[in-house]
Amino acid sequence: MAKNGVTMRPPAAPPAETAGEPGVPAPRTHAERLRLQLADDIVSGELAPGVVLDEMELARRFQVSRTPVREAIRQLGASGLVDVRPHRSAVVARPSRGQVLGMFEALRELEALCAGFAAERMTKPEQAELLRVHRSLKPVAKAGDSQRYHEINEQFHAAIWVGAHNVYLAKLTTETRARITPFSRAQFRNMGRLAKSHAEHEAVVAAICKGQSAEAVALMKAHIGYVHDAYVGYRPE
Amino acid sequence: MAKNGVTMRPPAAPPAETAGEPGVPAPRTHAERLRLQLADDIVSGELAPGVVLDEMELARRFQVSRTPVREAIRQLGASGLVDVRPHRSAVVARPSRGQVLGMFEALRELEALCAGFAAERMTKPEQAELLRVHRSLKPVAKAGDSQRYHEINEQFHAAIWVGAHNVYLAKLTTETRARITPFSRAQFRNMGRLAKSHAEHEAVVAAICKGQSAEAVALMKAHIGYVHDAYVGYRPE
DNA sequence: GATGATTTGTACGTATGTATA
DNA sequence: ATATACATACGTACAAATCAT
Repeated sequence: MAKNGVTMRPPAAPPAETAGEPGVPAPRTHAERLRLQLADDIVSGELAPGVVLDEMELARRFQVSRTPVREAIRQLGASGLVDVRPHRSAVVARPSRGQVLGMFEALRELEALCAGFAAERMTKPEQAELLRVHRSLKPVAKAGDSQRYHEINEQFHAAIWVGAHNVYLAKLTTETRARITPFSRAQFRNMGRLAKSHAEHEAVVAAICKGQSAEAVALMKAHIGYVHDAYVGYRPE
Repeated sequence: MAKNGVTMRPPAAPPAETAGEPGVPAPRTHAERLRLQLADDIVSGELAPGVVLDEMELARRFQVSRTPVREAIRQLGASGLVDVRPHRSAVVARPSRGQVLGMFEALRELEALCAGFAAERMTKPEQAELLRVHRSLKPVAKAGDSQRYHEINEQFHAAIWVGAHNVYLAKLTTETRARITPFSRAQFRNMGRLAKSHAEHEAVVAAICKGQSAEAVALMKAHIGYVHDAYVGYRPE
């Protein structure tokens, strides 16, 4: 065991954050840093569903005590990313097939809701931004760069959430999206789907910019519906 | 300093639970018990928005150390009931007026969604249960028992969430409802609104049992819309 | 604005409950 | 089924940041 008597903070440098981002205030405690890191690892798939989160192991890995590790895990539990049960090790959430399908369904409706509100409420500058992001997606789709498409696709949807002018609804949508991401990784494997996705975006953008709420809702539902249909490889419990 | 810090009743013996409820597994740790108690106090309004949650004070009140208190507070923070900021005392969430309105709007859409799915998916026994709860609400509405109406009203909506056959969507809805409750207390002050609410329920139930999804959605939106309109007394930030 | 008081954040030890042989 | 090993739950001590004066 470590006779290491260092009680000072670990060598882990205070996050040399790109300090120009007001949206991500940079973690001010170990617990928060851990929470963000673990959430990211789970969403990115680095920590797969079902993986056991051993407190001591994580404490060693991040060079902190178990206390902040526990706090991070509990918060992730409350937000649904990990499954935590009393006196048992926490594990990365591993919902049943039915639950995942339910989450997809909920996400489809939430995104559709956002699109509908966006059609009613987006300002001109917001529309311009949406259009800009959408257009920047086109060459990526053509090139078939699935990785990059995913990234900008996030921005595209984010622009719509913002345009819905409802922070709470946007939060529900983002959280749902985060929780689903581990189960929708393989959805953009081929260029055909990328192109199709982009075409669907095109229609959604048009409806939103023309203020056609009902159409935006329907088109977004159809769009997410396709993504949903693309979900396949997940072994049910 | 006051040694008599008892501003609320002490934690009450843990094992006195009515052990017949499978839905509420009875807390097996101090942290969980605290979380449930605090959540209840916040939703019930006993802990008003803006109230400071002092860790040591809570630890004394519940006769535990700060550790489980912190865990409970962090979990409540993740679920949005309290506002937690690094190195500052946590406070009961006190969203701006705009945020509250956004939550109402989101709740309206979520409940409507549930009603729509319920119309498509409810089994006969579930419909029977919904009808039973609805009917049990009638005399309460007539009597003008606002308190009891609120309680059974929860059951009514819960029956619809269950009927939607989407656990995740149901969870989003219940959590949203919980977060809004502290700001919608005065909504059933007069008998007129109680009767009106019950009449709206009647229409929703009819649409659901006839499998009319679109109608159920519209009627539920209108119903929650009224509740939303009844929201008044909240000083914006 | 500086300094002391108060409160939160973290480390660590021990008790208790769970899982496994 | 009993015992052993091990991970979590909680209590306590101290460090660091915030606040109040």
